[in-house]
Amino acid sequence: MPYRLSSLFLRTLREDPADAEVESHRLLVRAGYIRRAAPGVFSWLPLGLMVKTKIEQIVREEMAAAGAQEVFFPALLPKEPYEVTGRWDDYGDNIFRLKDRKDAEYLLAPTHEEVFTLLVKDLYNSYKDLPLSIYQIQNKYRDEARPRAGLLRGREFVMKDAYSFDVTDEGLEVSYQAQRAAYERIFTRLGLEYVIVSADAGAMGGSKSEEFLSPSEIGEDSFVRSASGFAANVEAVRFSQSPAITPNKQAAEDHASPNTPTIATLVSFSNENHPKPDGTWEASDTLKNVVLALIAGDGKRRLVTVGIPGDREVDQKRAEAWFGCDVEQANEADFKSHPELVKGYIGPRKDSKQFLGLEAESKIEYLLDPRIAEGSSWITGANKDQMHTWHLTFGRDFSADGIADIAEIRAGDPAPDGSGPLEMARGIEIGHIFQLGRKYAEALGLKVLDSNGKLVTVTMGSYGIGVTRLVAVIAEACHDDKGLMWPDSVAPANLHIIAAGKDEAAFEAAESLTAGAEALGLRVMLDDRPKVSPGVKFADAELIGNPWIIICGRGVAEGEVELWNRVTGERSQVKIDSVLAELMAKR
RNA sequence: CGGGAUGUAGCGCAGCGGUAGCGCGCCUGCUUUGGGAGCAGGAUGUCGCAGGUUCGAUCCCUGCCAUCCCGACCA
Repeated sequence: MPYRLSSLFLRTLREDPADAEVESHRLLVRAGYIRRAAPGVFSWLPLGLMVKTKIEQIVREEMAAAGAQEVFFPALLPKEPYEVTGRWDDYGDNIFRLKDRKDAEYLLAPTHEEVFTLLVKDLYNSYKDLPLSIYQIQNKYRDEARPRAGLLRGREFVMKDAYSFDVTDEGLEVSYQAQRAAYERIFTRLGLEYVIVSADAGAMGGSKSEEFLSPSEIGEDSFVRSASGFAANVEAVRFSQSPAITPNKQAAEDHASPNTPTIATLVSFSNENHPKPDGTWEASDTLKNVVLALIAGDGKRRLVTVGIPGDREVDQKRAEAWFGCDVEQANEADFKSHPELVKGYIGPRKDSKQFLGLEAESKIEYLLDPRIAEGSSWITGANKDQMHTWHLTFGRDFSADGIADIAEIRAGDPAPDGSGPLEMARGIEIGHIFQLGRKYAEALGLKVLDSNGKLVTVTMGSYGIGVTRLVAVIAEACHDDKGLMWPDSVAPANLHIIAAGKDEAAFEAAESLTAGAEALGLRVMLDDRPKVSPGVKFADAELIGNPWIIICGRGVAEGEVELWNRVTGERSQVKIDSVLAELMAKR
């Protein structure tokens, strides 16, 4: 049956909703696809539901092709499994928690690793049962501190989450690759541009993870890419150690450097008082030694010092990914408990002896940015108030405990794989795949007997796609100033037929074309509203955004209708008898 | 959790001490029908909530709540 606009549960808005900032939110509300029910929570009207359903269908087909079986868990879950893995606490305020009448605690699941693991444990106990991949398409609940951008970051959203179970690491790799390939097919079928970036596994744990990002200005994820194919999340980029260079012959020398607590003041002081033999000192000639506090799970702070080129800042997210824990700049209390650290004048060496480092005087770990090449010389702190060292050379005058690749990345930095300069870009996360390894299976005791009759812990992967987010991402990528422009694969209808004017013949032609198109297997939206002016119908057709439009209007008297491509804007007069054939040929 | 803004009809907004208005949408009638029609008539509100000031508060004051934006956070 066609959608009939004369009776469809739909009201398009002529004006933009005031609370919608991003295009997808604005248009989805205006065109009557969704309505806000609460912050980050949306109701789905018939058109929105159809788009969502079509996306889900594509996901289902590709999951089946990848060998994954569909299941369905509750969204409402008891807290116990999440306590076992620690996530009841780890998620903090981001979990919606509730109690039943007996005061038993529940949560609305933010993700389902625990219960999937437990279900497999319930049912399976032999290696012969594995590998297994199962998935569901389910509502997820996260009490986001700040939901935003309509469907892009909601508190209730639909996610396809798949989980793989294998006995061996090699098996996990195979399962992982099967999901990865399925994701590529899904996003391609949805008509989305995407990049796969290596990512930080973060709170999910596990060894390897990749994100699928849809490039977009309004994306919340920063990633870098090179022209020849390198792409990575900013947190996950790893630079290799710069090769050693031949040190210059200048000996290191300490000098008083009054009033130079910052890199800028130090650089101008150096140029005035200790000019560079072959040019001008720049911020990149200085070695900035930052003191960081690594915060363990129990809240204990451990200080480390990291030397980075003076023209760069520490990127906190990269630091947290590198160290695998929360990281803060050292605070006043930290400096108080380490009076040997002279704020603003910290350096690796003091009085011609190594100062920073686990084995050195300070006993504070000292790590270096990988850009700091052996043999390179630096202006850096001398660990005395108003005192710096010039020509301090790595490998000759000081050493380090290791590297810390936590400096900010800049556009133009060379890609770590040598594929050229990096450019910065933003993207929306549309999929994320993880090799979880044995973290959850270990915690929840998921073991099977192997071929030798020995109990072995199962290794897992988890694979997520934000289905409702995809609705917004596609809308974000496919629209113009008039409205939405859905790809045929997800549009509410393949064809939008307008009966324009008041002429009975136009309505009859529209009805008969509708029947004809449906016989060809097309889903049709028929604008059969009586007494609505053509202008309104045209505007609504453009706003709603089905890929093809046929206008039955004045031309019907001469046996002609207009075939209109919503995406290209191309419009042509076509004989009624041949319009469907032409449409089928073009789509 | 910090900073900012805003809460008045379904949507977009105005009003600012004297008990509420405009546009769109909605209902009725007539006219109109290829780019969000015209005319006439009509329905719709705890002016976010609670206190306070005042003869009188949508308007001023205090507190709270909510929403949106920026930031922090975000499998």
